[in-house]
Amino acid sequence: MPESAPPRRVTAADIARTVGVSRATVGFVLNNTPGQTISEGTRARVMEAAARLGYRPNKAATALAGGRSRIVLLMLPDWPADFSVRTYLEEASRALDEAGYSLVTQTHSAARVARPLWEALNPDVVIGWARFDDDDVASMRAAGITRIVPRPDVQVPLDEAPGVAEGARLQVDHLCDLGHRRLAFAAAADPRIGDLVQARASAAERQAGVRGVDLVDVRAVAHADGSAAEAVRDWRAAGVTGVVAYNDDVAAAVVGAAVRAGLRVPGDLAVIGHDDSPLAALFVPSLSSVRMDAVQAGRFLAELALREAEDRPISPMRYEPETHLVVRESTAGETDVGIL
Amino acid sequence: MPESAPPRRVTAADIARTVGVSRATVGFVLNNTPGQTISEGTRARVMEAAARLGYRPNKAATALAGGRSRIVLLMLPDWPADFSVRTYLEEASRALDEAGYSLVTQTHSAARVARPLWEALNPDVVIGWARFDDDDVASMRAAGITRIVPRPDVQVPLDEAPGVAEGARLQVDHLCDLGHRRLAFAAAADPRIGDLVQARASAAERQAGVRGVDLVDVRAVAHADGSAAEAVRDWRAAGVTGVVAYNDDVAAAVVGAAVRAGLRVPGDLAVIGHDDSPLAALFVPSLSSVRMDAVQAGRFLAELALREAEDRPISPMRYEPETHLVVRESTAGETDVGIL
DNA sequence: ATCGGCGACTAGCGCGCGCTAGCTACCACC
DNA sequence: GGTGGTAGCTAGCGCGCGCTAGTCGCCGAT
Repeated sequence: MPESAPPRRVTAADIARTVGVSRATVGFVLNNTPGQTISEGTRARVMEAAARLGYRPNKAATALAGGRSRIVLLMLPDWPADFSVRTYLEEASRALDEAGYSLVTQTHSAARVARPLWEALNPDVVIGWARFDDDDVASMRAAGITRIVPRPDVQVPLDEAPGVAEGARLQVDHLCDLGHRRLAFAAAADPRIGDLVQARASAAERQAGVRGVDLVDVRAVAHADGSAAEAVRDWRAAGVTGVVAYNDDVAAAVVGAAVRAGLRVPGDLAVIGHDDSPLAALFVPSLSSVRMDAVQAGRFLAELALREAEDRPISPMRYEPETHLVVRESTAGETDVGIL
Repeated sequence: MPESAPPRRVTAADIARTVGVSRATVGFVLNNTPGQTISEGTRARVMEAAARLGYRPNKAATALAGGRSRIVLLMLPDWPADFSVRTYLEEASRALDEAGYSLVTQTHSAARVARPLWEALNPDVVIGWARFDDDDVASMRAAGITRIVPRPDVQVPLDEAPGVAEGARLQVDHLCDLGHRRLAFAAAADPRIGDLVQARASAAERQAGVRGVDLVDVRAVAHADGSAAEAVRDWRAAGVTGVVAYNDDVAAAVVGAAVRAGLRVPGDLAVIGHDDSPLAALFVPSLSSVRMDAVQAGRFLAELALREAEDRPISPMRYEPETHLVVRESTAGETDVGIL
């Protein structure tokens, strides 16, 4: 092989040279720059050369010159990295892609690194599911990031977040419709998602009030530390027959504790989860849950990011995702599951 | 507020101006450029000014000038986005961070977008768990990415991948030690991870041979389509008492099917999973599994990426992660779980 | 007294791109 | 014939940084 030099990347200058035209013209053609008139012939020749040479604009140079990276960074909480999130991300990614943006996702790790991703990527927008804490906001500001969602300066009550009220309503209504009169809410212990948990719990309490049933206890529950077992004991003693869980993981912990305590599910205790994770279908008994339309949510996220990136107003946006109940054995099973 | 102009980002030139020194000097100080002698006083003044002004180098400019983005892109398969992966990623991320690199992770979505992430990010290295297909490799090459792991030009037999043989060995040995003489392997149906599934199955067959027990069937199994139920029926008929599952999800599907078929687990059928996902502990009965040391694996990934990025040889690297058994109810439970 | 060497620094190019400020040729119109 | 307008193009700056090729002054050795 006579040619062993590293094949230099094709640049716009290369195209200009082969076509016999200036670099500016190449730029105008490839970017369809408005306000520039290019003859049909030149345009075609440039396009052809670009395709033939396999030209790819250097993103670093584009970002430097344009001052925008066209990257959207989504920070995900590190706990619920499950379920329909995949669909959600895929849809958001595609919608952004169509608009010329790229979505980069990172799960927000507790172990802070020296160089957070927003510093390395120079994203145009950083989006989170929950509000960023002050340290993060300061770090982003220092990194020159001005577009942050949710806006750090705006306080949005989290129980008004899309879908929260509706999901809790479906959970509570389902249990009520099955005749349960005394309910409990099983929260997640993880402090990182504390406010979302709180929001769902409040919404459930509100809906219980609407339906005129008692929601006698809200309590954090975990599988590992025995708190689930304890909760089940207490709830039984208090006459609770239906449990609204923050999500499917928590629901599984409650069901597991109940079964191990010799109870029948759903005969003695009915439990409903949230998110319709794969676990919900897999579990024995399978878990009733609530599913939100991930495709819609993904598009919503993309739209939010785009508006922010392009400095268009986001205030008139209102969004209520389609939410529906998925009934399975843990609330409506005909055969109880328990220990033999 | 008199000042409403967007606060321009601080550049190295700003530092140079305030300190009264040239831009080059600033660069030398901040990068600790070898071969440059800078007086202690100047160095201190530059550092101080940088800190005071909150200077952050523009990554786009750095990437453009240096020709390297210091980004490592990790493409994850989109199926097993679960379990210890988080620890793994966190550790890899930290190790890379220490070396001045950033790890960006993307789950490899089936729905191809117009602009794959490696095109938008200009990563120095792209790493995948499995080999990339030819389209992807071509796309990366076109995007100017030369460092791809696993190397597209090198064929590595997947059953030699780190940990595969050892994990299967632990699974089979455990069931053998409990007295099971006829085993089956429950594979995952997902074609995207076909070769990894195949590798684990082969390793299990080999180990069964070593132990002199029969592994009578290898079959893809899923919860949704009834294939798990069918498999359990067939296995029972064939006298199988122990099942080695590809991972915990598959194990859960098998256990679920067994319980629903009126079998006792582990009394009639013992099942062991792989990966020690959260599901394994949560499930009822809880699932025995195999855990690989995610921290080690993460460091290994980081080291691999760094060597590739810095064009250091990777051939002498050999790595066998610590792997150990997690015994739970699905193989060694004292009380069987079943339908009441 | 001269020269080489070295410590401490600076001028300025190049990375690849977007884009402004032109410039030229051509045509329509008075 | 002059004037204005426009289609179609180009020269070249600026983005912020890394880094090479110097420059300058001082000190020790000849």
